[in-house]
Amino acid sequence: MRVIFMGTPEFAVGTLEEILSAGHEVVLAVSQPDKAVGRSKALKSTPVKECAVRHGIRVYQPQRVREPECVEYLRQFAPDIIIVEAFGQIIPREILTLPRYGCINVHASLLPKYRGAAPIQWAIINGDLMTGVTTMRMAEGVDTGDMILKEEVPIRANDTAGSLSALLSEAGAKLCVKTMAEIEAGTAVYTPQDDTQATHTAKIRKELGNIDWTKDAKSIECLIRGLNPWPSAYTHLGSRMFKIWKAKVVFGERTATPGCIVKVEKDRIRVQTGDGFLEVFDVQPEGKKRMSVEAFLNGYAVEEGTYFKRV
RNA sequence: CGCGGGAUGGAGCAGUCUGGAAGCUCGUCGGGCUCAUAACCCGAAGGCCGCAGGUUCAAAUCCUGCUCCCGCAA
Repeated sequence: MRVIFMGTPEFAVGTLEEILSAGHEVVLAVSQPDKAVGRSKALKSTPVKECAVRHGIRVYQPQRVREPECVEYLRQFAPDIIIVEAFGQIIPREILTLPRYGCINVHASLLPKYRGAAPIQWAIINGDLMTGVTTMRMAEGVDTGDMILKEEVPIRANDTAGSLSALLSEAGAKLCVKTMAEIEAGTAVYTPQDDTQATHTAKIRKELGNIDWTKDAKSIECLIRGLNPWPSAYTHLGSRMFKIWKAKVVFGERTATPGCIVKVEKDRIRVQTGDGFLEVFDVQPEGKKRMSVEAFLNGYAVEEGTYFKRV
């Protein structure tokens, strides 16, 4: 099929690659504009753009795809289908109806659960045991289209948003190609979503990572995994920000105020939470690199009885 | 020139203000103790102190330029 691929982050790259491997003709890759990022403020290409360039695919980076001239531009390519995955902009109806087979979206959740942004992070933060990917024919509402295929992916106990994202990306890539094959063969079945079961997820904001030590240990541990690698869960030690990258839940009676560092061992720091304890293993002091607690304790003195503070 | 922290044996840090023998906590290796140990004791190896200039009798430390890492902000 003649395909226009619309996507932006690393998550979508695997799908683009898989579509190409399946022999489809990708006539255009649409991605978000390059943006200044980091301290150097250097312009950075999006992962999808880089992938497209590697494969010699033409790249288009409109500020807003809903502008009429953007729609007309896309029309010139006469695509049979448009694949959208983590693109980052709302697709207007004119584009949804442009290709013969419409716009197909790969979404990283088991719809109708977790419509919206950051479904992967939220699945972990909420402590879910199962998530997955869903392909759907896009409708005007956000992630409301009729579903075509779905694949479950279990969330492992130590999965982070990063590791789970890699799994879902891979599953999504395969599912996308399979969906395209069914559409082309005319065997695709379109299943409407049960809107009464729908849930929405909010965009991840950095403040979400500010650990509330009065919450239970499990919730905090899920938050830490769900915000890894970005934007990370954090607290404050003394006057400095202190990121926590890896921790484990330890059950036990409450013996101190939440946030209290109740025990410092060679390679771990035990913290009181609202319910149970959290043993911290990987951290990152402000201005420093991520390191193990063992390394951290080699250079910093941490007294038992002091507190992690929510600022 | 957005703000700030940092670069010192394999790891994490101190020392820099107030120039003048390379230090701490670990790790590694060897030995000892022990039923045993990730515990304890003794000993050893390992560093052109980010790079390049400059000042000085003398620079990890002061001056100039550069590279790289990280937090915030965007």
